[in-house]
Amino acid sequence: MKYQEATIEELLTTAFQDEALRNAYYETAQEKMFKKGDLLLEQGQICRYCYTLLSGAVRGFYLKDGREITTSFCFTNDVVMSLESATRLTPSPESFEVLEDSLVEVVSVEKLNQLRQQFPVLEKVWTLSMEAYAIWLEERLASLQFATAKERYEQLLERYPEIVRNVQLSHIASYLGITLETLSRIRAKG
Amino acid sequence: MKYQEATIEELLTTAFQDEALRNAYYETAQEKMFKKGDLLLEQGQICRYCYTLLSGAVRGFYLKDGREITTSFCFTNDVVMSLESATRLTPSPESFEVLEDSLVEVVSVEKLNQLRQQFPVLEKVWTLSMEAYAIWLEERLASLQFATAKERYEQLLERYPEIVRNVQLSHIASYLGITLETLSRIRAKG
DNA sequence: GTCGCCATTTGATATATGTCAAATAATTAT
DNA sequence: ATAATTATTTGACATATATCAAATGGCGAC
Repeated sequence: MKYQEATIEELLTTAFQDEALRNAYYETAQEKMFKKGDLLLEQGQICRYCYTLLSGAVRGFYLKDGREITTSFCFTNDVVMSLESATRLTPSPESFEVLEDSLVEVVSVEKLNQLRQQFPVLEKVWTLSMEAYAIWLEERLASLQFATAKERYEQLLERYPEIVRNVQLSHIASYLGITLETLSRIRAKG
Repeated sequence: MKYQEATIEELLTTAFQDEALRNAYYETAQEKMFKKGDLLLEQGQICRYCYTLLSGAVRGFYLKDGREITTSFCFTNDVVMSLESATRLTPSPESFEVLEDSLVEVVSVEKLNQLRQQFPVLEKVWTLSMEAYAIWLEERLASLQFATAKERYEQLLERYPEIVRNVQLSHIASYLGITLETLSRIRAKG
């Protein structure tokens, strides 16, 4: 999972001026360092924690026919979590792997749900985040549904240049739904 | 937009036992018949109404290079709306076309927002719907990202046989991200 | 610095799917 | 019912992308 939006940021800034909320939050939130290669969550496990990236990079992926299909990239301020697993308490369809040493804020999903109940502003943030995430998914879907491999790469380059800069080709390729050889050729031609 | 889930249904059933809510809702909701071919919303316009299908069928689509790309199919109990346009008041990226004469419950987005504020249970329904919709989109994304055309068709057949039964091939094909000729051949071979 | 391990590029070929065109089949209107 | 329109199937060929294999390049361990 992944989202970002200006109004959500603002709402959070305001919310954290409330001391009660701040205390309740930092009672449960923990900062942790993760190393390159660590798994924040493994496919098949239930997602019990919500991870906010303070620095670093993470990718989501799942296995299909023995090969890894990348579903998302997350960077600073992005939230890492399997929405499906966390809300339904079902096995996660995807794993999340740390791509470079990352500082992460960890909150348990259970505590987060309590906080949402306790502080309506957090419930509001959650709802807005869901909306933003769904809209982001709609966009990505449209891109995969009918753009050519080259168009998809160019869209990625334009919208998320940090991905192209920082992530290895094989991950970008599977994210775009193509092989790394094809991606390499697209880049060579321009 | 499109969603459906058991717990949401249950929550709504309970909610509508509240007379105040029921009255407030039916003050603003209107039933309307739409005819095959009608557009509920046109690409580029702002989505000001939320449509719930009481009967019939609707499809969402957008134009790319002069051809229609189908993004969704909606049937009885599904909600038709451009999430992006309704929440951000931006031009809708997609149109919604009535596929067969349909009975529809219409509520303005503005009123719906008021009702959500007024009745927390409706806010909860909204949030759960967003979660369900995002999860549905994640699934669809995974399907488009790395399944072959045949696999995607078989998944559709299994999960949404009513689409395959009721909708014309060209719409199903663009929904799957393939041409209608390819879909026809997939069906022929089995 | 050198070796060894990955990542990336490049090449040759195979395959899935698209495109264009025509032939049937199914619906709809008259 | 018949004609007209629209949807689906089928065929021949073009193209994008995948696959397999090998060559090159970059980078960390020692």
